[in-house]
Amino acid sequence: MFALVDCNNFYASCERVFNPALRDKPVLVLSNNDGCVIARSNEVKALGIKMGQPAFEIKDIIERNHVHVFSSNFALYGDMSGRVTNILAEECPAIEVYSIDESFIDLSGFDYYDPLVFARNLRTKVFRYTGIPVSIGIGPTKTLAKVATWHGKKIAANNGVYIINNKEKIEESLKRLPVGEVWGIGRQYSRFLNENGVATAWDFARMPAIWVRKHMTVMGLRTQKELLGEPCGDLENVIPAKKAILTSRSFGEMLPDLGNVSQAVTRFASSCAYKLRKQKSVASVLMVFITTNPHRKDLPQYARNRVIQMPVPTNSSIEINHYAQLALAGIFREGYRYKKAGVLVSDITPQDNVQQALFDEVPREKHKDLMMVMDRINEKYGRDTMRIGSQGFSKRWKLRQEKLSPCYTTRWDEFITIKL
DNA sequence: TCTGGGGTCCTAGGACCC
DNA sequence: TCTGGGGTCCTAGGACCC
Repeated sequence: MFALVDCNNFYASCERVFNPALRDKPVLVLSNNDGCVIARSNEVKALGIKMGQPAFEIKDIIERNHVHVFSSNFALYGDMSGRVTNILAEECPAIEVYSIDESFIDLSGFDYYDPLVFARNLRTKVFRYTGIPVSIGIGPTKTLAKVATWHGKKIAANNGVYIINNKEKIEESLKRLPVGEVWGIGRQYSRFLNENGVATAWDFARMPAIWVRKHMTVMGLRTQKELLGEPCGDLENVIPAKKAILTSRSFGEMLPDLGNVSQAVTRFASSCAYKLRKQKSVASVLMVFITTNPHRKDLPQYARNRVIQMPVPTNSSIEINHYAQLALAGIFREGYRYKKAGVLVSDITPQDNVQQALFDEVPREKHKDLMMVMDRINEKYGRDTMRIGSQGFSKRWKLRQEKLSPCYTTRWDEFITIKL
């Protein structure tokens, strides 16, 4: 059996922990740049505010209902997430940290425990130690554990905990679940299935496997099997190294000049290099993209990217930034107001088996030492304390964060973690 | 005025190999 | 009338997740 522990309305709950007066109040968290809604307390959901809705569209509802609005504070959420998973790790032999607010637990070996009692106790402990309310679902497959969590959360009588442990419960719980709520069935498939008369998860589970395979690839087939109790995925308790790393941001304001965009790209390139070093990897391909604001139909639009194959795989901020600037220079055009840029590194391999180049002139050992010192300084004194000169000190490309809460639990406004 | 930031996997089709 | 059979690798695009 698997259990899934899912933090309720996670970011909103984090803000509440340090501001208990908000306990029964509507609380909402905005994306970077205070752009759109990414977390809602139950009270906000009841107001009809949707996930992903742009903030300016709901200004009136916010004011009329005294909704408490926060800019996203990932330093806080990352740290709180770590506290929750630490407790799970204490109580459970094997956990998989699936996302910032969800973890799977392997319950094999729990034959002499009542899993329901175990889950209830775990839920109580997490809340008492961290202040974060969680829902827990238990099932014979990960997909059914997800289904169970939905029932724990949405049906008040279940009090946050639900178990699916026999055929009758599978059928019963799938009949109550809209097919679009199933893990692995998103908007497109949901619409397609509805059009074909499939409304609930149970309808889907009973469709012919051939039909599912034809229209939804092997992924759909796996989901269907899991819904019927046949596991197709195991707990993954080692975090695999990333195959691609992306750092991108929308700017606080639109930028017409190369100078500011270039500073931002330096920052993004350095961030990618840092993330590579943290997972002990190097990358050999780099892509830079820039784009204007697609929502401003009244302004001229431009979006380009450029890919560069680097001669030797690297994780040096200096080297990666060098190529990032080359790529940027190749695609930047005057006459546009840029809203967003990003740097992607890929073709990632472990750092200890790099293929050397015959005519390599980069002093790699020096870079390595320098990066190590830079990382130590920045981890101790805060991000960007030591930076590449071309990053500069412009604040014009920085995020808009007008409603940021204090970083209650961390010294710096960043929380370093690879999986997240 | 104003619209996020990360990731993964699968498939089809084309180029190329013998 | 009729035109082989078997592979690999790469890329773009589309789906999904949080």
